[in-house]
Amino acid sequence: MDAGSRVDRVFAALGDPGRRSLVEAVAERGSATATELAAELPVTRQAVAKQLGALADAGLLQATRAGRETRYSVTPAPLEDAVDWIVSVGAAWDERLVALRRSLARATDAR
Amino acid sequence: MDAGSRVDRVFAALGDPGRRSLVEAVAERGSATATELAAELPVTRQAVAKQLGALADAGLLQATRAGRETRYSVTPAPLEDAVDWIVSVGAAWDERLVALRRSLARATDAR
DNA sequence: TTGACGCGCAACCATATGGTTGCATATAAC
DNA sequence: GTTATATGCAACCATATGGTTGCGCGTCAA
Repeated sequence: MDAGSRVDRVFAALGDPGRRSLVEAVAERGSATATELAAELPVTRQAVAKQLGALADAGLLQATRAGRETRYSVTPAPLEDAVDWIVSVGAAWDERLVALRRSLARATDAR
Repeated sequence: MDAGSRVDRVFAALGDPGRRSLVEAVAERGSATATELAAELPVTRQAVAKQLGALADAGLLQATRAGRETRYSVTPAPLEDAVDWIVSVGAAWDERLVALRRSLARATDAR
């Protein structure tokens, strides 16, 4: 999978507030199961499990089956892709800003 | 608007691949109109305009009416909120990692 | 003034999405 | 062996979302 589609999946996964708070919860606990998390949320276990699955698909969480429970833990690596995207957009914008300032300076000189 | 909901809107806006590529396009050009962008995309102007509006609502773009056209430019500030969130999640995860290593070390010492 | 250009708004549509219920399966405990 | 716990899977539902078409309104130019 190329970097582009990886970023797509990460941002899409993080796009839902519920999923983001799940990532937060798992990060704070170190690891957690769908049942644990659902116990403190106004949604069913299945809903949480579905979202955890989506986050795992995006590579943000890692699922580990331990006995009869599946524990999820954070895999922060994909987040770097997201940061990279943000940085690259910021850089492109900065370049345009610099170019704009330059052309304004030229216009001022020519005046 | 508090930081939390601001982050919500930013990530939600960035969640759609189409919107993200619009941000990229605007960042590269410095500024652009819905008509300009739609000309190079397989969608209608209205679709682009709607997405640009969503991005503007999220604070990622700024709309400026100039005569009969509306130019959009990038406002990178909200992106920092997104990075902050990512960093904070990473930090929380790191803390748990450190705590885990510490308890493992303790267990080793006790052995 | 008249026509072209660019926008914004509203209605409408197909599909995706998050959530729920119901049930079957596997593991741990008694 | 039997019961309780934890999951996974599938069907189903309401709503959100992205996109389209149609249309009316300012704005610029001939």
